[in-house]
Amino acid sequence: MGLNRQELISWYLINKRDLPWRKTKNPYKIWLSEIILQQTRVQQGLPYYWKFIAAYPTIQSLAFANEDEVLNLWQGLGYYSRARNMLMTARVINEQYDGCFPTNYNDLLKLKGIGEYTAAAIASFSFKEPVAVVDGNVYRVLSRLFDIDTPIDSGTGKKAFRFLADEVLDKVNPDTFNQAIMEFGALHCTPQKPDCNNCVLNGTCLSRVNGTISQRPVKKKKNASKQRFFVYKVFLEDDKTTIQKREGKDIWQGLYEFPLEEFDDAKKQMDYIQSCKGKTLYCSSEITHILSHQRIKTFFIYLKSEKKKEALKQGVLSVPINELHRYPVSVLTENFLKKTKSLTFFPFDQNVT
DNA sequence: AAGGCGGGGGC
DNA sequence: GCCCCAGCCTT
Repeated sequence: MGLNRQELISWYLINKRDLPWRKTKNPYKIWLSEIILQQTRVQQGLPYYWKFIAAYPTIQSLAFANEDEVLNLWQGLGYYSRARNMLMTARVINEQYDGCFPTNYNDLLKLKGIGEYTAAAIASFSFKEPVAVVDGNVYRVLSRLFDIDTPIDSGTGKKAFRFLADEVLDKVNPDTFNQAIMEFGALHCTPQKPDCNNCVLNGTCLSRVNGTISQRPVKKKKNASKQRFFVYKVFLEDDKTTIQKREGKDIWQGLYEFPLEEFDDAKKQMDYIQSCKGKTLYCSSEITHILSHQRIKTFFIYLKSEKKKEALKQGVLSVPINELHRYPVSVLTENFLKKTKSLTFFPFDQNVT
């Protein structure tokens, strides 16, 4: 036996963090927490969980929310399709499922935004269905314990780990066991520098014997980073400015920002800024926003009032500055607004730098 | 099967 | 500053 279930569960009961979604069987609250926790650390997700529970205590209340409201609460958390899918699913459950969550893995899987991991999490935590969760923590723990070098981002790897996870699952206590193996991965069997000397499972950890801990799990994907070049145009008239909503299948979908020009390279970006020189009241220094797979080099320029022409464009809103906070904006935009304190305090008389 | 989607933390 | 993390959807 490669995994001592009782040892793992005992470790969990002693070391587990006190988290609000672990004190409930309410599928709505568990669903919300699991969506937030996708690609998000507990510490970062906690305040968002409380905000959502306060704003939408039931799935019905969420179903009646509008998308801007939800995105506003989600602002800063990233992967915004999670929020849009959550709203869509709340409405589907409210209208087509009589307001009640499906109670098993296969039916949960049909819902938008709920994949294999989340379906297993809700089914086991809420309804004690004996189905194993396989998240990044589980991949790491199992690949080390059994010293498996199959890449976790390949089709065969996913199948193999899913099979193994179901094998080792405690079918009598699937809820506690699933929580335990993920918490163990998050707190003890960590990606870097796991504390193997004080590990309750180190007696049966094959990877430890073979000295391959730091090489597990194996992934085949490489990180490619591309550069993008943005120029945001800030128009001011009285105490209003203009913003627009991002559409299309790109980053920050559904969020608001100033009217934007995007360029293929730094030269075209700079040429554009120079071409605006006569109309420009101020140009920020370059701001580089770094994400996993892209870095966005950005300038903010204040332009004289061509605002009327700009506002005529479809989708551009004229918004009082003191109401900007009502709109969900991208971090890049949010940071800029924060940094400049208030748009009206911005230096108007500087030239392009 | 491969690519896109964010922001935070470690070093 | 650079690298790592990782579930779901779309193509």
